Amino acid sequence: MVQKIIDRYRGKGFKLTPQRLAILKFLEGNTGHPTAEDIFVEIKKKHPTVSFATVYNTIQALRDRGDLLEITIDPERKHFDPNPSPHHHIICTDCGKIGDIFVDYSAALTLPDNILEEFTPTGNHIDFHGVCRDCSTKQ
Amino acid sequence: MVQKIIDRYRGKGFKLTPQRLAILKFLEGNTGHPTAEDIFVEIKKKHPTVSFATVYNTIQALRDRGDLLEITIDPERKHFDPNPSPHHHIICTDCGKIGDIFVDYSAALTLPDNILEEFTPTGNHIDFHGVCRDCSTKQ
DNA sequence: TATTATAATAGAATTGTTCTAAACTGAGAA
DNA sequence: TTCTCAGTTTAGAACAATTCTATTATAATA
Repeated sequence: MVQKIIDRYRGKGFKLTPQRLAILKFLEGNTGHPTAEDIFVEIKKKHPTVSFATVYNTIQALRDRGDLLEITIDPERKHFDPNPSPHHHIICTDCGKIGDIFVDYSAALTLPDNILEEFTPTGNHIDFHGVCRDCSTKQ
Repeated sequence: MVQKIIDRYRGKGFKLTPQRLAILKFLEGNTGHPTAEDIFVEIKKKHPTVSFATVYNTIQALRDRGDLLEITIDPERKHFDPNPSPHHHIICTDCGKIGDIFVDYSAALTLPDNILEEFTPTGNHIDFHGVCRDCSTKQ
């Protein structure tokens, strides 16, 4: 898996440093929707001197490449999703856990005429809200 | 309109101050999805000594009453919507303008089984992305 | 291996939001 | 009409997430 990441990122104006490799390893296949701090804490285990700036710089570089999406669902902080294929999310209103929903609802999401006069739609993202099993059994 | 606001808010543990009345007047029927700063700037015209804390306090009080919704669509700052009936939004990816969409798509938004095993859904909100007419003619 | 453009680092700065403590005031009671 | 006090306003400090800056370090290529 590490080799796959190396092959994918080496060259192309993307300097593959040990810190970046650690971030990429952490993100690869990660469906936990980590925040910048989650990434920072994880990378710090192996690279104790890493700085927040490195995490944010790398996040930015990956976003520019289209390999990382910023999720605007939690009003307190940004979450990131290494799966760049468009999908939706459900967030637990109790604990904030986020799940992925790989369904394309676009065909059903027709917009009213007054909106179509004012906007040319280019995409959509649905935030489902709900309560996760852990939280509903907890009480 | 001012009298309507006064009738609606007086009493009920909600102290109707001049600052609050100005905020309520600004929000009444406002479909511009203002930020806290937008509200602050507006109120300051008539109440030059108003503080940000007052704006945030009042926002919080209105949210607690269910009269104001926080919109999590702009990663940079919170926007607020005085229309508490559930609806969706479309945001211009260029200038950030936000439009309201009063369509209930819920019947079409069926969730996959693996999600329903993990979450009990309680609601949904769609962020449409697009380009507004001003921005598309501008270039 | 030397060169150079790019990245990492520590820490300061910035931005949006919340908190604090003291002074003030709207609304009901007297 | 005045009194009273819980709730509100205010200035400014505090806070948290993120971005910026200047310096040092290093990966990738020649």
